[in-house]
Amino acid sequence: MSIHPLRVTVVTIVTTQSTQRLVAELRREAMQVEVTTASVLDQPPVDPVYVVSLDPSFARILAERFVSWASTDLNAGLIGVVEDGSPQDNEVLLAAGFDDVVPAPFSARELVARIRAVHRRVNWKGASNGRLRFGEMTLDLHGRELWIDGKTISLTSIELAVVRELIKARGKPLSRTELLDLAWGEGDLEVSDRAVDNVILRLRRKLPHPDLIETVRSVGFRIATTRAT
DNA sequence: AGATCCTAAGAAGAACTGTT
DNA sequence: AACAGTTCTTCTTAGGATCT
Repeated sequence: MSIHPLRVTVVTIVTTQSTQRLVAELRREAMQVEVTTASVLDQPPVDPVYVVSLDPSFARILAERFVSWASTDLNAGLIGVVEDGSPQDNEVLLAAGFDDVVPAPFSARELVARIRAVHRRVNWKGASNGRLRFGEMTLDLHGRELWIDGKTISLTSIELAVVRELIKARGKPLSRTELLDLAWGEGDLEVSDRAVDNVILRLRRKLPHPDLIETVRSVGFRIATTRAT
C-alpha cells in the first residue's frame, strides 16, 4: 500500500518567523506544504486542509471570507492559527466555521496532530459529498455528527435527516409537511406533525445554541442565518 | 383561538450478554 | 457459532401548558 503525503496549504498575510517554523515542522512530518497569500481566496480549494495564519486585527474580517470560500468545496478543512489572539478571537473563528483554532505560540507537534484530525474528519470515508456546511454548522452525513463551535454532537438517523434538509434549505423555512416528506420520506408510514416538533425539540436540546433552529410561526422551521452572540 | 412547546409513556428495533 | 433473553436506544403519540 502506497502512502501519499498529506497536502496542506498555509495561507498567510505576512510571513513571520512563526510561519516559517510551522512550514518547516509540517515538511518534517512528510506533509506536502504550499505557502500562499490571501490571493488563494480567488481560487477554488484544491488541498484537503488549509492552515490560515491570522493576525487578530484581521481575524474577524477574514474569518467569514475564508469560510464562505472553503464552503464552496465540501472537502476543504480550515484551521486558524491566531498570533497573540484572545479566547474571544478563537470563539469568533470557530463560530464563523473554522474546523479548529490553534492560538500562537503553539506546539508544532500539536498543530500537526490537529491537521491530521481535521483531515480525517474532512475526508471521512473518502466521500466527496459527505459533509454539508452552513454558517457555523458542519454536518457529517456518514458519521452522523454535527460540528458546531468546535463541539461534536452525535445525531440519531431521524435527527440527521431533519438537520440535513434544514441545512440544504439554507435558511429557507420548511413546513412540517415538507420536513415529513424530505426527512421521513414519502412511504406508507403514517407520522404526525408532532413527530417533527419533537425532533426539533431534541435537536434544540443537543445544540449549544437552541436558537440555531428558528420557528417561523404558521410556516415551519429554518436554520438561523444569523445568531446574536 | 390557534400554534407551538414540553413531558411522559409505550412500542419497536438494535445491541449486548449468557448459555448451549 | 447459534440462539434466547435482557437491556438500551430511538421514535412516536397523547395531552396539557404556554405563547402569540
